[in-house]
Amino acid sequence: MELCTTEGYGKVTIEAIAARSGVSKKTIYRWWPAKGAVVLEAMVEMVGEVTQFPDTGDIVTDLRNQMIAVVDYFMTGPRAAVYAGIIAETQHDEALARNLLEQLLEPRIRAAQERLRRARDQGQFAPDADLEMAVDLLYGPIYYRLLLHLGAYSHKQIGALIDLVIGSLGPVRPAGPPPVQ
Amino acid sequence: MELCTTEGYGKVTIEAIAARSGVSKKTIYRWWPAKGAVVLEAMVEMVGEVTQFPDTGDIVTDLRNQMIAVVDYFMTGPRAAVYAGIIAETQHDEALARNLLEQLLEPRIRAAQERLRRARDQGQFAPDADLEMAVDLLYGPIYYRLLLHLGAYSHKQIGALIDLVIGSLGPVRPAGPPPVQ
Amino acid sequence: MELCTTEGYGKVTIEAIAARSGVSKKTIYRWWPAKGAVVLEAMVEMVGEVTQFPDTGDIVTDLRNQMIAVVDYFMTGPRAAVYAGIIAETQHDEALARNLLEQLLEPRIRAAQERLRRARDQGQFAPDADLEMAVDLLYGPIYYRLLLHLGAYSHKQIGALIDLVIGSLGPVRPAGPPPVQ
Amino acid sequence: MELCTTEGYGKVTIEAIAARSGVSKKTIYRWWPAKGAVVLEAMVEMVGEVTQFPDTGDIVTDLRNQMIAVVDYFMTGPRAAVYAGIIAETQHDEALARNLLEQLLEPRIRAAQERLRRARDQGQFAPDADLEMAVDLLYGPIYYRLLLHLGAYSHKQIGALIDLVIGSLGPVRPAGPPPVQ
DNA sequence: TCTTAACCGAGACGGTACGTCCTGTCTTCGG
DNA sequence: CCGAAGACAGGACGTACCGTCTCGGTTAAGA
Repeated sequence: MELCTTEGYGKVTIEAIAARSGVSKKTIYRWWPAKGAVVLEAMVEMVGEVTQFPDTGDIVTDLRNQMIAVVDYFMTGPRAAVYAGIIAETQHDEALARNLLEQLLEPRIRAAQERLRRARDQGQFAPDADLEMAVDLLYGPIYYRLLLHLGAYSHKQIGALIDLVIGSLGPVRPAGPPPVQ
Repeated sequence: MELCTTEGYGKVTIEAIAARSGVSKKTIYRWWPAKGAVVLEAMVEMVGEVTQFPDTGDIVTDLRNQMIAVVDYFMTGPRAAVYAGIIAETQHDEALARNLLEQLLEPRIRAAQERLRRARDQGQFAPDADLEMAVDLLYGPIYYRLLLHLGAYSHKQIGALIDLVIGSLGPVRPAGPPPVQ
Repeated sequence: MELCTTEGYGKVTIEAIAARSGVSKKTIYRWWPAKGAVVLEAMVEMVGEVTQFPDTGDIVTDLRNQMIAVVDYFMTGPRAAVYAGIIAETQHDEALARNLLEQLLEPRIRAAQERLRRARDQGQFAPDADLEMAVDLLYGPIYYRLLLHLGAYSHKQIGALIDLVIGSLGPVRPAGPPPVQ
Repeated sequence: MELCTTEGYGKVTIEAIAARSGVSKKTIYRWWPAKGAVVLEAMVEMVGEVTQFPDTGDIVTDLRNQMIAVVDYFMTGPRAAVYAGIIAETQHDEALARNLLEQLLEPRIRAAQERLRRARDQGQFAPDADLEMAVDLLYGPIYYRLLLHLGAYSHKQIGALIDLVIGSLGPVRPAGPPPVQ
């Protein structure tokens, strides 16, 4: 990670990692298949339990928390370029793509979907709201803006984004037990 | 482009382009700064006037046409990997990033924004609808799904996406002159 | 050496050596700084102990042996062009020049000087004979004829050369202990 | 010549000559076959009538004059490296070798031989003195020392060289008509 | 306590591609 | 119509990493 941030992701090569860490290339290859995997693992390790957001009862607050955590962690500051670099590498490294999905992205997608599902089950959204697409609407724009170099959203914009997405899911009603008919 | 599709973007090197085209490496370097620029230019040339969608009067139809054209052209079939490869390359090539934006992405962003603005001016959306974010909501998910290997949207899903986004922009009313107060 | 003699020294490039020997260019650069150094080392290795002429007691015979060995080895046949090529390369490669001197030329110059000195000490030449210049007179013409494309000396001409040079060093007397006065 | 002396012979390329002289490469190739020929011609032009030594009657003086002129002009100062560079180039350019001989070297060889022949005809040397080899003995050492990086002779050493060579040609007698038998 | 096998650092190796340089030929276009 | 300007194919240069592969040296576990 130090190499990534001081030299830029492009300068991170297996040889540089070996030199920087006082480890032989052989040893690196023993444990990871390629550069991307090393960096991915380092990143996963650093993330830890970030964004395992609790359920405060307020769906908007909870989404805000998660989205802001994701954007702050992955899409701003020096880590942004590193993360973008890893995603770039997945374009010609299928195994890395799989690992990235499994270890970083899918947990967060699942968490968001589950939180939305709970809200829907409590009657806050229309019962047929497409939650999968809702998550695409939340994550899509922020990844798109990262990878296409359009600038990350501010916290305020994230709020607006969430409002838009939630607005599209049907009339928001206060949380409560499923309506009895 | 032939090299891209027959060998895969990873095998496209300056040397391969030179060999395939019967041209010296020097000549390639004379005209393009790097591999990505060559492929980008080829792609831009192929796209041509794709997605300069006309205004049919129906905002939903027009958006559908554009979005489907974009997804069909850039995000399915053999071109998908090529396009993803270029975007990957922009992560460590600032000039390429700039060119990609200017030549491919921004024209389409602008076209979509202008179409939405016309619709808003005709009273089809709330007057304070955030059109910039609306475009992010349209393009974001499809780029996100391309680059994170989540699978491209079907035409049907694109329709649903557009409905969601338009729904979030306020009560849709039939096109007409701005309401007189 | 095979490349040198089959293709000519001009066709000997680092790339050709690498291809011919099944070795990567990197490996060559790891061990030698430039093409000339590779060829020089090969040549030195081939020469081995050539021209470490013994002292037969007869100065003329000894010089003949050495000079003929040098001319036969370095200045006739396919090796002539190779050797000339290396010397040519020393004109723009100072390190190579140094190595050529140290490894090939100076040992032979020294050997000749020492043999002449022994003869002088035994009273065969005038005590103030300039032995350094004598060696220049021996080697100079044969290098000059090689490098200026004037044709190598025949064995007979070498004999004449040696006679001339020895004749210039003073009255030749039979070897013996320094004259007692 | 300016390029040769300011940048070193190695930096003299056809492209550099073209750039420096404000002439197109094509034009250079129209008139000269290769770099060496350009430089050779420039050098020949500069030499002019140098070393067309007159016959003073004293063979030693005349040889001294010629040899010193040659050494001073070709083998010391900035021209030495240029001249050595041209000779180096003749090792892989046969035509250049021929031109160098014809235009630079042979005229001087011939001049020396003729002067020696006149001296011999006047009875200054033994009638069977090998004049061709005598010239080799004069020029050989100075070219050898130039091309093998052994350092040029001083004027004093040149005098000694000439004395040695002349000494080897037989008993020197004052010039006079051929002895009547 | 001694042996032995696993693991390590170091880095050489065969490769592939890079981006640069120069060659000698060819083409364009202005004076 | 000549020549400057310079594009072009070709090919070697020297460099950077890749991923594989020995080497010894060191631990640490089992005998």
